[in-house]
Amino acid sequence: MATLEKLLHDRLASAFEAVAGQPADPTLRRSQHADFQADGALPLARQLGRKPRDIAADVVRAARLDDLCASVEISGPGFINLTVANEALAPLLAGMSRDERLGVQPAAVPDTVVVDYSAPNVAKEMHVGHLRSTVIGDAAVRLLDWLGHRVIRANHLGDWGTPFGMLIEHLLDIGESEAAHELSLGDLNTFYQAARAKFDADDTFKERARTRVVALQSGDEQTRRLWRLLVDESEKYFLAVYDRLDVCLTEKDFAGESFYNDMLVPVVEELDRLGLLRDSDGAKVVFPEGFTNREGDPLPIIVQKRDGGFGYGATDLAAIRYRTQELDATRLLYVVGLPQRQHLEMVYEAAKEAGWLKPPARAAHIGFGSVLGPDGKIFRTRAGDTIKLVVLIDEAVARAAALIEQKNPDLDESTRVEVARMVGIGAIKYADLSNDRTRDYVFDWKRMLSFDGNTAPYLQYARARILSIFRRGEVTPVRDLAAITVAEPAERALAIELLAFEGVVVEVAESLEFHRLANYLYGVSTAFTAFYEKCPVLRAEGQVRQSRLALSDLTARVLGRGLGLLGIGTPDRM
RNA sequence: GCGCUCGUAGCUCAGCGGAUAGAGCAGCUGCCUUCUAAGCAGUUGGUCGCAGGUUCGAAUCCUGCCGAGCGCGCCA
Repeated sequence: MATLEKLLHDRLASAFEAVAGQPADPTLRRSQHADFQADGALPLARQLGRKPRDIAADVVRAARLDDLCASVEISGPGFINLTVANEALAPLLAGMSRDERLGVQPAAVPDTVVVDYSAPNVAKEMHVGHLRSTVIGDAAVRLLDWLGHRVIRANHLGDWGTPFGMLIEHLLDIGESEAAHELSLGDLNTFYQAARAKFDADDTFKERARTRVVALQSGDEQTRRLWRLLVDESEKYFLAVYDRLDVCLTEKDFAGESFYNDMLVPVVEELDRLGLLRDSDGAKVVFPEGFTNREGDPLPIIVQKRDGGFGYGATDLAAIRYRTQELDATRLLYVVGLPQRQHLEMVYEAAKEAGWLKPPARAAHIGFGSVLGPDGKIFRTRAGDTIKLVVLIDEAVARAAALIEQKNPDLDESTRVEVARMVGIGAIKYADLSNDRTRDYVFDWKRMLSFDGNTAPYLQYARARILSIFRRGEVTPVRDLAAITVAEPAERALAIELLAFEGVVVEVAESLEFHRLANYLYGVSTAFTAFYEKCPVLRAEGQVRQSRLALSDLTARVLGRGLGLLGIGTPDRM
């Protein structure tokens, strides 16, 4: 579907080409001075040796814009200010309204995308760091899926490695039933810390743990059974958290580190065959091109440790090979914290050198910053005073419930519970997704649960008010109008905002910068509330009423869809 | 030491080379016999860390400095 911005861009592009004698970017964007502005004349001035205003004038003359624009003006040093004609908006809005997908086409060339996210550790509590990976990954899954890509969710569970010796020994100490009890309660910190404490304090326990790791790795049956118990109980717990958080992850999506165990030997062998494997201090390593350490020496990925055990680099390489070769993935997304950036880049580079990651397949690190406390310092994982994710969720929902009770006491009990869930969870997710993910963000109970300003509840509320109009007026949305006419400034502003939906969605599908979608939706909401104040819907008559109803309905759908892509629920009343 | 981020209003953040740098919160002023006031309208508040450079044009790109955070071989 041709969107407004695309139409304007194409018309201007051909005019610019005619004037410049070669393709030139109109550099079209939204403007405070008009609906849109095109700044392309300015960079051409030097090139063409002419005044930018004259170039702009020629472009305006050459451009066919009369069916789209009510006015086209040149201002300042040579900006072309475009005001879109109301008559041009009407059919575009009607087209969008008619379309189930709100004007967003499925991807022309669908990718097979593996989204690697969440990745909690067995027998360890999920905390705010997992929140980021889970929430961002979930949004990526929802968005890419909606755009018609084949999405594979990969929950890279931390279910292998040396800690399992100590965890299994601790499990034996307290007894299987007690262990299962603690784990099923989600009391993972207690379990893990008790094991850790013994490991640090007791040398014989430490020795038992070491022996147990060897038994686990050599496939000892009894040990494997105990390990499985730990993993199963933890998975059950994580699934309960996912359910509570309303994210797409299921039991089928667990593909933990252990999943790649059988591939590690073949991976090392293949690296060796390819001549990429080096011996360094007894360890088998790969030196990917372009990475050096503090002395300027090549920086290695440790594939196999001196003791014969495999490093996480081996698992990561095996995962890439599996994903591109077995799953036929063309796009690999790693929703992992920013500190691991260099490691991931090294792995990508090594995978390229091994031929496991070649175009069109590509890998990207969807990195995110740390979660900071109100004091501006990083939440310490090991200090023990991290906030458990479940506690956070419960608190958010409880606060939302209290607020709903206060604001809208008329809601019946079951509605209130459901709304509290959507509002509380939505607030948490939106607080995360509305910030640039590459930056740290301050985790602040008060702000996160404040329902004013740029928050999920504000957007949810805007949508709920729209549905309320339809309930009140006892009308059902009509979606097959030939045209949605707009006249008032508030209507126009809303209309132009709505028509930008496709562009934002397409851009975010590539950048995975969800705060752009969040900010867009916030803009839609503020545009709507302004419209809501100034333009009565039900009290309007005839075609104006029809158009306003349709515009309201379209807004509700954009908000519902947009928030849905972010994994945020939208209550019909609140 | 090397590398990667970041430094924008009192606070939390947008701004991916373009006009007088924008929001929300907090503060101040108004607005509920009219579709949910979890709202709206207005207002106060900024040498965009500092100094150079590139450019017709820099918060945005480059260099240096100051400050904060993170990463840099057998943990993941």
